[in-house]
Amino acid sequence: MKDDIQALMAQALKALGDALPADAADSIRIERARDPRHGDFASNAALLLAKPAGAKPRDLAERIVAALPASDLVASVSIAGPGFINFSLAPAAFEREIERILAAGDAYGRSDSGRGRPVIVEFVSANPTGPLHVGHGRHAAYGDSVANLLAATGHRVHREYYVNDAGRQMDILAASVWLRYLEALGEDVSFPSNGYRGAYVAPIARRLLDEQGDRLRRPAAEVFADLPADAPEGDRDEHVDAVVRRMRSLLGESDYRQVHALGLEEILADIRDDLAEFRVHFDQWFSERSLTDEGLVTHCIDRLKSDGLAYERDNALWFRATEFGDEKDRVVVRDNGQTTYIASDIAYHLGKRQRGFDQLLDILGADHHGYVARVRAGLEAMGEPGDSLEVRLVQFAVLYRGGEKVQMSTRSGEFVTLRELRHEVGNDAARLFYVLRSNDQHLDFDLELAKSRSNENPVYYIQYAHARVVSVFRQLEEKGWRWSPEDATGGLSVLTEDHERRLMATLGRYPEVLETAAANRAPQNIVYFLREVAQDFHTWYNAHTFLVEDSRLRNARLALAAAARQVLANGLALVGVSAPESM
RNA sequence: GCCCCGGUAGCUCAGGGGAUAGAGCAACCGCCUCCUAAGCGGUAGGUCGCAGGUUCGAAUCCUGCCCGGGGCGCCA
Repeated sequence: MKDDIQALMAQALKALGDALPADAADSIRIERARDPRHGDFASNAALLLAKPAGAKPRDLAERIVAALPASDLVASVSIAGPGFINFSLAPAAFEREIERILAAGDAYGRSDSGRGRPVIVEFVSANPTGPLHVGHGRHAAYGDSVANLLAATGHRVHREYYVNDAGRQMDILAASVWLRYLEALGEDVSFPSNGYRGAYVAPIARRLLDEQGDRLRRPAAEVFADLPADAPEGDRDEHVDAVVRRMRSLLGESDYRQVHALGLEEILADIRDDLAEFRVHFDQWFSERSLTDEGLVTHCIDRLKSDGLAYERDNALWFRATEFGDEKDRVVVRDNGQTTYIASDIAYHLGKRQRGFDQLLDILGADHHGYVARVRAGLEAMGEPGDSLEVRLVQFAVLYRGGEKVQMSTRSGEFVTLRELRHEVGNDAARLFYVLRSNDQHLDFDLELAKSRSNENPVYYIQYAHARVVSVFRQLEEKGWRWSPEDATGGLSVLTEDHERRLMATLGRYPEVLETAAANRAPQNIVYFLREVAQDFHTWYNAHTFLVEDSRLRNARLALAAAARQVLANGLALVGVSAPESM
């Protein structure tokens, strides 16, 4: 609908020709009027162009209005306030939009404004050292919804999970699995306080036992002999790292790798299942280690050296990140010869560009904000545009149960997992609550609210509207009546009730809402919009009966109800929430 | 100290240059012989943290300050 008005304005501005700057039409925005008394759409064109055109806003507005081509979609045009041009649409414009919704079905609202631009969305990417917790759930829900929004607006979207399978944390997981395995064999193990103590490690150890028998068994006395103390203050890291080194020397690299791989495989399988149940699917699970294996990390480091963008200091190799706007230089090769995560991340993001992605969208935790300048500097050092990287930070989520904060702590194993949360409140409520707040707002996730079945819970409120429409159509069949979209074509003018006009107007906003939600990476816009649709529908439903004897009126009302259902279903799909047939 | 995010109704939060700032909850008053009451109608509630600035126009943009959360490793 907005496009129609935009086109009219463009024609009018073009007709005025020389009186206006050449690019006048580009800068003009047609917007929804907030107050119904100002009509349906408003343009601030005259306000913005008055100065360059050397005219008074209201005078210019009159000239623009005079130049507007006639259209049967517009009932009236008026000039108001300082020089707004207000458009009131004819009923036919809204009726035609309802017909468009029914004709387009699942595709209604989609656009090609992204012009097929290839964009890679990386999200979750949690270390595969344990089950996902509630914080990861927010990343999953947000990232997937943003990816859906981009896909719906014509971008070619690739969803990717970066698997940190190369770092120290994975070594600690391998050691944790092995120690639990030794325990199961009856060894007297003193488990490191910085190891992974969660209950999820035990089944992995059991599988190791099933597959390997006692082949990997070593006496506990040998394992723990002469290790640095596992002291409560300070040296825990040293202790656990020593355990890892001991494990590697006792088992040998090949067997060590096997335990490592088993841990990775099991945890990743769990994460994959968890996310799949949460309706989040990735196109690719990208291995950090593959970057090293394929030499991309070395390649990047060599390039930094040969381009004079790296120097040695304190036996480490430093990347001159400050030359690209970072606040300090960064170590890429440690004094022990190992590369740092930053080296991997430069290689990883360069690789994304080399795979053909125009835009690299990273969804990261708010604690990663310092990381943005680093990676951007790395991209620029590799000759890639820094602004091809877009980072959206997601603030923390805090769980509440009836007003009481739920404590979470990763290492102790007492955290609330995403799976537990999903099972408690359901996938629909979880997905919707996660995206209800702007990503840069801290999220208070109230378990009791998410489970409550009432008006205070937007999940059920929206889903109920959908289920009600479906129910009406069930009743229709029971009464022996029929309806098909064609029955309504051209007959919607009988919908004259205020409630009906209001719902029609709201539904027609969906394409615009989707467009801005995608542009702002703001899935909450969709949820708030759906709430409005549901409200307009419930209000209408309450005030009027749809299944009336008069078939013309009945068919028209059913058409509007069907259109409402379609928009609700399309919007819910974007945020990964189901649209139930009954409740 | 520097950096990121937030401060909008009693509470939780949308809005993020446009006209008289919104929703839900909580409070109060009503509505099921009628397509699902997981619903609907009504009442009440505001110095958009503070102070400057830009603009025809600022909750929205800029600067400073105050308050809250987070981050500043040869961890990832």
